[in-house]
Amino acid sequence: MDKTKYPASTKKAQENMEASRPDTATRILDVSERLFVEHGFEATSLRMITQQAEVNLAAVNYHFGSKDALFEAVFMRRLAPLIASCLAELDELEAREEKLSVEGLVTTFIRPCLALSKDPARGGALFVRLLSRTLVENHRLLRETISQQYSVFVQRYSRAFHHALPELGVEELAWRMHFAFSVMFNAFAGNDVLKIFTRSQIVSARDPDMIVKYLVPFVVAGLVSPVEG
Amino acid sequence: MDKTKYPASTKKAQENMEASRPDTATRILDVSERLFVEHGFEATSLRMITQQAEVNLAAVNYHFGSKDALFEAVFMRRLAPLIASCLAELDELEAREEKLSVEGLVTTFIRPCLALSKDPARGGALFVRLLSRTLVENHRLLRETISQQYSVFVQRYSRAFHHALPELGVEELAWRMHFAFSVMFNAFAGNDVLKIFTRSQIVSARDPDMIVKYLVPFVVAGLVSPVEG
DNA sequence: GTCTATATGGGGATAGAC
DNA sequence: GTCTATCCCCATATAGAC
Repeated sequence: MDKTKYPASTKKAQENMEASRPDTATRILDVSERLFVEHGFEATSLRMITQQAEVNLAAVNYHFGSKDALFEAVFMRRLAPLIASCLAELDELEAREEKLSVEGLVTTFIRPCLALSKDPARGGALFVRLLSRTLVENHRLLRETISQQYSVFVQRYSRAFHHALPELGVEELAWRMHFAFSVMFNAFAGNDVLKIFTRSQIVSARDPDMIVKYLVPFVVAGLVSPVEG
Repeated sequence: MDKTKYPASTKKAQENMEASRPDTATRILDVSERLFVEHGFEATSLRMITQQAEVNLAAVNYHFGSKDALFEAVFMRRLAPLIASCLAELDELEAREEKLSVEGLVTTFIRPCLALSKDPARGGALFVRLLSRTLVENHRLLRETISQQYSVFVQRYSRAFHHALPELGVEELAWRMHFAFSVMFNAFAGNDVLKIFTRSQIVSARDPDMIVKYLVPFVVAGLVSPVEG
């Protein structure tokens, strides 16, 4: 199978988008995405995937070649559009405002994540959770495939934040960006840090708008806080 | 083996603490802790553990009963003392200050984590990373064992933060605590969110003091930021 | 307590009929 | 493209000698 084309963009998949049963490869991708989020990569077997997708066991290897390649396909199907959206928002913001606001910058990242989370056709909140999980699990696949491919993303945001917060040194800015992205990913991931450490029903409700209402001010406050000393 | 006593506190283990080769159960715990952090629970096999610990394959089941029970033992060996330290700091702070400061509260959590991170005899930064990872992976073992046992911890911090930030509503406070603990765990976990999103050599240096220098102000700023609207 | 040997099951991957 | 059947490996766990 052509590695640069994933089923979601093939003609057959498009034809079936409104049908009740998407084609085999898409069904595999959809189920895998959910199971990888729920159980992690290692704990998810091809047998679990193919049973729930109601396809034959051999279909995974036929369509994707291996379990590793399947993971990559699941990942790339969502990540490329997400990053493209962020950069598009960033372009728009830079064209609109001479002096970038931190809140504006944060929003260029959060809004596409939010839009994705609210769109069931693109997996809803599942992918953002998968992304967060994968970052923490430090997959070799992620290190090898993603980090090279999306250095553009990193560089764009680093420069933008430096522009918005010129008073911060390189080291301080790097740390703050690290903290900011950490908390944003965890928020969208809907992890259970909260259930254990706040034991709150409120927080475990995964309403994306609630996340943004409280998340953006928290992150912005941390980013813009005055330098000590 | 008595489930309430782990090797690190047995007489034999204490005798061997300064010797070059700790007893079998302790060796297994040490190696497991490292491997669970590196590869995750599912991807770590008993064969990897017993080979690196230079003990027999059957030793794990003899000493701990099962892989699940081993995980729990690895976890509880560190978590119980860590939580006890946090609560002790909290007691001390509450005795010392009438009006709790947010920075003081945050520090009661960070200081024990930092102390643990800097103490190789207690696994150094490994355990905090394991804790973070396990929270994200949402292990059943963690949900079942820990969350019941340590509701005290949750309640104490919730009340303390409510006391320090009385102007915040219940919902707003729950979210802020969630964000705060998320970013703190990720910081100590030394995840690679940073390597991908900031591509910085600075941040990947795992100097615990650097973490605190930048982490505390970030978290405090987010917690105390004025309520909108 | 420690070892060897093995039981038992599940994993990913593939060959070859249809 | 899809199916069945199977290969081969590795997993956890245990039985029983020492």
